[in-house]
Amino acid sequence: MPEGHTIHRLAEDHLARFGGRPVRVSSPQGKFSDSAALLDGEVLTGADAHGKHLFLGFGGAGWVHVHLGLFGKLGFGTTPAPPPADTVRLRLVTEGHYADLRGPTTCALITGPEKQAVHDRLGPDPLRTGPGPLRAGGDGERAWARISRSRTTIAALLMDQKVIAGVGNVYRAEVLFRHGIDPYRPGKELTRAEWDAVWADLVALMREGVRHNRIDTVRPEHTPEAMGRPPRVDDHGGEVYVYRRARMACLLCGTEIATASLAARNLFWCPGCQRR
DNA sequence: GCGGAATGTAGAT
DNA sequence: TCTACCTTCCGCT
Repeated sequence: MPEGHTIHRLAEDHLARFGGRPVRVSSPQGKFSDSAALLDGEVLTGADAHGKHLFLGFGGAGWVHVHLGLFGKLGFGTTPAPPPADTVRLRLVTEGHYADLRGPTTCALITGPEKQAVHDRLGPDPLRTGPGPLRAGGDGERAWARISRSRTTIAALLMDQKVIAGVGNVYRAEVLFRHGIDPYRPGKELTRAEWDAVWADLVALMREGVRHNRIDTVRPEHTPEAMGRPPRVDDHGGEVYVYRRARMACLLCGTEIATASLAARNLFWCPGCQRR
């Protein structure tokens, strides 16, 4: 269950395992069979990620556009690949490695222009900042132009992929906590300094996320160990302040973490630490 | 075995 | 604002 860091990591992992090699492509589940037949045996020439969208390039044959959605998973393994279960939408196999895709929202063969159209409708991605061919578009200024004019809550804006690409429910909750911002504050009521700090933090947190393949947001001085409290394990595998910690005591102030539903997603925040 | 929930999005109303 | 879609996993019977 992925936010942007997962997708960028998957792009790297695909390149490392399949890049520059001919790949056997199949769709055991069947829904991608026609395209898989077109790609079977082609060389994987590139992998790209923008927000939560993953693109696997097969030279002139086009790109496989993957979006995992809420349930999708990509799993890697070493050959021989096991007999494919009938939930596997896409299987890639090359010498030594295989990858299985299950449950994606999107798995489609698209052209270069179609790929560009996806980029065009996505906002800046904190993981595409800085120089380099894959980095264009990582511009917090573009996001600020939208946010600073919007009456929509900052919680909703951070989840809007047209405003900023790659942030999901965990990074949203955690970055707002780390900057003491109430999730219901309208975007236009953020200060420039607050937004600059939030953007810079997302860049740093999400890069860490790619490196460790999980979301950790708790500063070293706030870990239970550092604060002399019993260690704990969050069930999503990372160490966080508020995500899915409803009714537990805030690590910093002891206030009960609050939860509410906003645009059909669960929101978590600390009413003690986060201010309007 | 069943029901619910889960790091998401598009499309209908 | 709602519903549909895709899969896995966990807790409850």
